[in-house]
Amino acid sequence: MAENTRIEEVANLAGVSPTTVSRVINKVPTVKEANCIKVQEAIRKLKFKPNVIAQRLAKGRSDIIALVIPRYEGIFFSFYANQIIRGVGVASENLKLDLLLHLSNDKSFINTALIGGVLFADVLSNKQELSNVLESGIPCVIMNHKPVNLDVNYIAIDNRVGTRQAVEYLIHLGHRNIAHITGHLISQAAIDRLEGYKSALQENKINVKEELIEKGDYSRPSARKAVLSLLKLKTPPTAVFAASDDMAQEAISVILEHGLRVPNDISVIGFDDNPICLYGSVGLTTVRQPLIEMAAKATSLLHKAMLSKTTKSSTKIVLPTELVIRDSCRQI
Amino acid sequence: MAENTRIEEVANLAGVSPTTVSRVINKVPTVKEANCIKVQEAIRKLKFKPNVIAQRLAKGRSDIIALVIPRYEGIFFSFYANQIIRGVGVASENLKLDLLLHLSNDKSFINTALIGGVLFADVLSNKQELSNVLESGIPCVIMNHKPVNLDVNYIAIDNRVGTRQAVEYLIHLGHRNIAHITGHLISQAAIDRLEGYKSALQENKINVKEELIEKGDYSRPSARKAVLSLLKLKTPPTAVFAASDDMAQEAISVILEHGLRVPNDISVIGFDDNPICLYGSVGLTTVRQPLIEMAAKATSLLHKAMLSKTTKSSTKIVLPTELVIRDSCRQI
DNA sequence: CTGAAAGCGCTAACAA
DNA sequence: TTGTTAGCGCTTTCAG
Repeated sequence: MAENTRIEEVANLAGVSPTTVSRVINKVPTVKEANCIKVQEAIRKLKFKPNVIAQRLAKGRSDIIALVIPRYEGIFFSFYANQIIRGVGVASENLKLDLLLHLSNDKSFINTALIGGVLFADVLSNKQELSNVLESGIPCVIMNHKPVNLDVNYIAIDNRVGTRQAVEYLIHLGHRNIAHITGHLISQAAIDRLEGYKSALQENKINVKEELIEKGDYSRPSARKAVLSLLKLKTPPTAVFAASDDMAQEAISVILEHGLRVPNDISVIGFDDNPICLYGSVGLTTVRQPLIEMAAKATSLLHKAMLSKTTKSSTKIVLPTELVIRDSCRQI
Repeated sequence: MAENTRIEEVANLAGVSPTTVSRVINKVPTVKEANCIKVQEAIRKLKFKPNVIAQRLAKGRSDIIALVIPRYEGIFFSFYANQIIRGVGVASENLKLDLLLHLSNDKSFINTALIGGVLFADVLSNKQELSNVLESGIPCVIMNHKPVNLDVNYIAIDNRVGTRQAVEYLIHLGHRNIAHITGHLISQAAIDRLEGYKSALQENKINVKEELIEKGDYSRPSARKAVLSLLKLKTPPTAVFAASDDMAQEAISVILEHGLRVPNDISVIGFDDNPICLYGSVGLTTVRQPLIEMAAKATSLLHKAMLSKTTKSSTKIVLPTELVIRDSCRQI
């Protein structure tokens, strides 16, 4: 922290008291216009920047928010995590909040002393951290995870419904042999998608075959491995539902490499609506989840919670998913 | 910030003065062991957490570092950016530094009041921010960019040398028709790789053909577009050098989709040594750049600069790149 | 509408 | 080795 000009010097130059300078800085409307102008000029001349630390100590609150996101590779390097980080980064800048990035794992610990609010991008990686935050009384918002038995703000999509949109679409196209490449099952989203896949099949009287369920972790290599196994089956699937578009794209690559065509031989459907869907060899049909919107709303919700003194009841938002039909699935 | 127990209550419970408590917190060695234990017990009982804001105001320094990284999509979503963010995140946690994430664009502004040091992941996106930091006297380290005419700490790789390793390898294999898919030319890394590509050709008496240079932005879609153009050429290249592995992988996909083989028909070489190299249909030959190491060293260098009162001369580190030969290039 | 004075919670001289 | 006394730079009562 560089030693800068203080509010007092500004006050001297402007010929007013420090208090008045503070009022101008904080836009208190009761300052006489003439004084206001004098102060602003002095601020400009001295290139004065208020010391944020001192402001915060005096005001008793922090404008720093923390984003807690799992550091596991499959998740951290996913489109999902990237979008969340970038979305929260932009949203917090707009709200004039500083963003602290906290990469969680099973033994990470979050120091709540510095921050005014916390955003969890997922929570399963370390439940202890959520408890810490909850105990400390700091407002928080959880993204993409619906905690059970806990009165917390959250904003999520319904992964089961989204998955159902995908799987039922495939069923309507006549597919019965539908494989699923899961996401990293440490995330609730991946678990919900897997459950949604199973129940969609069951409701349509289609047996769930374990051999058609391949564990992935949202990464391309994991999808490649999964598809390779799937292709070796006596009766390979006619359709593949991947828990992320990245995995779906990799699935398509592998299928093409084996001399098969998409969607003619195998239909593929993804999840995310990653822009890469549009640019592949075949437009990828997928389930759109509004990640940027989720990030923005979560940040703004957190901001409101930080401003309101009263701990009002928690807000729960579920954003809709949307089936985006392109060219990677066909009727059989 | 939740209103917590203060140091005074701890002092009362332990039967010592606030100063002694402060000493224990800051591990000042001159505290009698008996007192030290009493204080630690009191801290535990009261679940006392020092108020970091107050600490920082009193100490006059900050343990928060900022990571400034461009928010442009091609770059932000790249393996490079992901590795840097994750690497710095882990490194700063190890050093007990808090990490503020700042997504820069051409009009972003960094508030230096809160932070004790700054890490630039690239600087071209906003030179103004670098000047701000330099003026404020806050220590900083620049990654992957060698600023000209500026006495700043930096840690980078030599992108020209790395590129030369790749291109000369192709030349030694007999290739003369070598295409290049560039990175986002807003980054110095991309510019240097392009220059390195050109000079490697020239030094080997191979004409640089503009039609073989395709502008990418590190993203897969941009690589797809590039390869599509390349394949339409009257004389398509026999080898492609992509500025990132993601782009190289996409290049391979496109080539395969066109019924050509890698490396039999076209050789492909990437840059990064992304783990995905290992899992594709063909092992990707690439230039390894030590991103995690760069992130870790940069963070530790910054930490040292923050601790040393004296503004000693700047440190400049260039990390070596390494050609990693796998199966995507062949002799012709 | 303005200013003096009293903190915010902690650390750093300085004495003891 | 410990405690007392001043601040760090700002905001916020509360008089005026």
